[in-house]
Amino acid sequence: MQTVLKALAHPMRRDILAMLRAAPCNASQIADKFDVTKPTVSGHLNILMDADLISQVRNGTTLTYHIRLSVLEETLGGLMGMFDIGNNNEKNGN
Amino acid sequence: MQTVLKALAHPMRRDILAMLRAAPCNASQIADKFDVTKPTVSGHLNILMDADLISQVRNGTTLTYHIRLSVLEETLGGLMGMFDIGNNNEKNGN
DNA sequence: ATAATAATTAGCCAATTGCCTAATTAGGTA
DNA sequence: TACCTAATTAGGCAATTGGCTAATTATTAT
Repeated sequence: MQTVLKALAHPMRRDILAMLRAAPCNASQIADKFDVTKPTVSGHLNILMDADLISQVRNGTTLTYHIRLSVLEETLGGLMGMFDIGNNNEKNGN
Repeated sequence: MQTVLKALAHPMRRDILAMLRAAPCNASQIADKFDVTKPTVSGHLNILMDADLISQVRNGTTLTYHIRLSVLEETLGGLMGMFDIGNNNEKNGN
C-alpha cells in the first residue's frame, strides 16, 4: 500500500504504467517517450518494481517490463475499502 | 490528481482522512491521536487542504475539518479510468 | 578475446519532505 | 485592556527524492 502509493505519486511513473498497460515495453522504448535519461527511467522502474507494480522478463540483452494490474487493483480496492467508497454498497455484513 | 496522490502517499494523512471519514474533527483532536506535535499535524492538514481532500469550518477558536469524499472518489475513479480497471466492464461505448 | 548494445548501478547535487521548537495570529472572555 | 486557548506560520535541520554524468554489468556477435 505505502510503496504502491508512493510509486503512484510521481506523474512519470503513472505514465510509464499507462504505457505498459497498453503493451509491455523495454527500458529504451520507455526512455524514448519521456524526456529524461535512461538512468532516470531505470530509477523509476526500480521504484515500480519495489512496489510490485511491474515485472521484468529478460530476452537477450533487453528487459521487457510488464504491468502487474492485480497489485494496482488491490491497492485501489484497499483504499476504497479504507474510506468505504466505490465498491458497490455492501458496506458490512450483518 | 497529482496533489491528491501526493497527499495520499503519506500514511498519517491517510489515517487523518480515515478519522475524518468517521467524523469531523478539529486539529487538537487529530494531534491527540497521532504521536506528533500540533504544527506537524497542521502541516499535514495544509497539504490535505491544498489537495481539496478536506475543508474547514471555523467555530469560535476551533477549526473543524471535514473530509471531501467526492475528491477522493474522483481521483480513484480517474486512476481506474487511466488503467481501465475496476468500474465494472463498460470499457468503451461502440 | 574484443567489441557492441541494453541497461543498470555509483556518485553527485539541488530541491523537497517531514519533523521539531519558537513565535505569531485569531477568537473568546474576565 | 489583558489574558487564555486553538491553531497557525516561521525557521532550522536531517533525510529523501529526482535528476544528471560517468562507470559498470550482462548478453550477444564477430
